[in-house]
Amino acid sequence: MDHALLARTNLNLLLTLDALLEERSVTRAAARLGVTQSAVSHALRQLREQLGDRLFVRARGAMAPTPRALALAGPLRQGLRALQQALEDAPEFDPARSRRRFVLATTDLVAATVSPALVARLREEAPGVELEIVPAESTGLGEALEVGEVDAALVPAYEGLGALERRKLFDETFSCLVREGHPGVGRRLTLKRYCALDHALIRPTGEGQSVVDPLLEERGLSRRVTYRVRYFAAAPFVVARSDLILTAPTRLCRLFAEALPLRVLKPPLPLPPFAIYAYWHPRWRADPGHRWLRAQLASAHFTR
DNA sequence: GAGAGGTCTTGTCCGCCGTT
DNA sequence: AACGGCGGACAAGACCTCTC
Repeated sequence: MDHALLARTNLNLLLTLDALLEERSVTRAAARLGVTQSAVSHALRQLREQLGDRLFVRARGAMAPTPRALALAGPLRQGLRALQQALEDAPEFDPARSRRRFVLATTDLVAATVSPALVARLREEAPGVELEIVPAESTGLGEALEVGEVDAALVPAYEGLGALERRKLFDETFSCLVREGHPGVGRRLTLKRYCALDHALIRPTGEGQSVVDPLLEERGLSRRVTYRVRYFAAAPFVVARSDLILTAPTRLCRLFAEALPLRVLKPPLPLPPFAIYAYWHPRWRADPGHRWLRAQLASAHFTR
């Protein structure tokens, strides 16, 4: 479509033309538009130049529209009404009809914690909405949120995401996991025994230190990690078939203890709890669809 | 990115002119 | 004479471009 004519016609000229068609008088059109008669006269001159037509001619007490002006009346009125409607209507999000796709960046553990409740809610209220979970890479997460590749990141408190908005989703604590019938672990796990065992360690980001080691160090103790993995899901299987001990988020321990021959134990030293937050870019603050998603995240009953 | 300076757009004022 | 449209002069502000 060639927009050359549209490009040099501004909306105010079209509004003036519409008012003239309605009033058939420069003075009354001016009053309707809230400008002086002269301003409408200037606008009419511009319209005449651009359209190459007189548009209105003086005829006994009124400005009579030419055939060209009359031909424009209908489409102009229709177009302006559609535009008005589009500008007035606030963008809406109808979960029942939406086919929007939301992308959440998170770990497999948080995905496992959050997804069941979230998916159930979507099936019920928003059957057309799609949910995609992608890995929360520590580098580039802020950028992915900024450019809109990711709608929200579900991660622990993280300094690198300072400019983003966030909301706490749930608190999490640590537990220990060993296999049923582990020969070295009795009813209660002592700190001495804990340090004597070989450990499995989950490092989702592949970097940094575990929370456990500095706390052991404070006490003049240490432990030996013989299995390191970036994925939450792999470690419990290893623990179920070995004498390794795993210190991990309690939800993970409980989840796998339901399906595998595993025991969940209280850690022999106090480990600081942490929280999982939903982070998003401020640009989504007022977006109805995003607000709806955030409301679902905030009100869902997550796996405990 | 901020500021300066030139240009363009828009609207008012006001006098002129044609019609009734 | 009154009314209403036309258009030139002007002002204000928006916009654009250039320079630092």
